[in-house]
Amino acid sequence: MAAEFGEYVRKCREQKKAKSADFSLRKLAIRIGVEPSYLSKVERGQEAPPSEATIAALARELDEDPDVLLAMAGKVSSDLQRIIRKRPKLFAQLIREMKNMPNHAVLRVVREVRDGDW
Amino acid sequence: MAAEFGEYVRKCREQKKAKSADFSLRKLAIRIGVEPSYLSKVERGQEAPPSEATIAALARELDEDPDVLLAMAGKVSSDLQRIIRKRPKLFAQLIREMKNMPNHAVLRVVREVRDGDW
DNA sequence: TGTAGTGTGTAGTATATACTCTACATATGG
DNA sequence: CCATATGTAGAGTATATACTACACACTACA
Repeated sequence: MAAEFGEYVRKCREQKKAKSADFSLRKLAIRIGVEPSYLSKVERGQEAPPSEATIAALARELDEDPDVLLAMAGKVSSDLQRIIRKRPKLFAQLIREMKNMPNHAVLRVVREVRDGDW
Repeated sequence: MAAEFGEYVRKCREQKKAKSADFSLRKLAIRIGVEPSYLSKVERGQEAPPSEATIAALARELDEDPDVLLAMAGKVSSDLQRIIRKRPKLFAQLIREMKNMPNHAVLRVVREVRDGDW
């Protein structure tokens, strides 16, 4: 699971690198604010995935969805957690009940909520 | 915020203690599997809230909602996180969109989902 | 009066998290 | 051929998390 994260990041980066030299491991590492050797180890799954902040920076640079990247790292973004913590009962119930709903049904709910007639 | 957690636990425990001697700090601590001195500090907000497992045990003993207790401790239960991580995009969007919905509207969605016509 | 139970203070610990720092070997381009 | 850049190896570090272990003082009650 941690390995998957690294592999995926490496794949994304290599793709970017094919188009722009700004995406060498070293340069990217510096841009996201970590040591190259660290990013190297992360990409090869030799180190656990980085912190939420670092993953967010990574997502920005790689044009990836931060929530997806965080999920691969076994995390849930802290802003989502904060929302849940404000109304724990309500959200806990909702999420557990949606656990086994198929994607299309969840999406329908999302749309319903977004177009909010509430 | 961490203080609030301890205060609340103490309040719950004292209420139980008024009815049953099984709820002395010491006995409860042993039952949930920690040292009494530790629980003491937690209740007085002198130590950060305990781990998820310990909070869950606490909730069981005190007949409290584990999600609520966890929320007071600044955490979100790991099973909820796991559900979110399986479909990060979907759930992230849903939760963020529900952030500002009033309780009754959220509840309506919960009911709708529970009575699932999907 | 002693002993059993109560809560608390102080110090210490094991493990995890999230990295840095330095050095190295290889490759690449001018 | 040499300067620069690339990825990687190994060791070390600072901070947080989640506790334990032990000693102490107070109270109740038999």
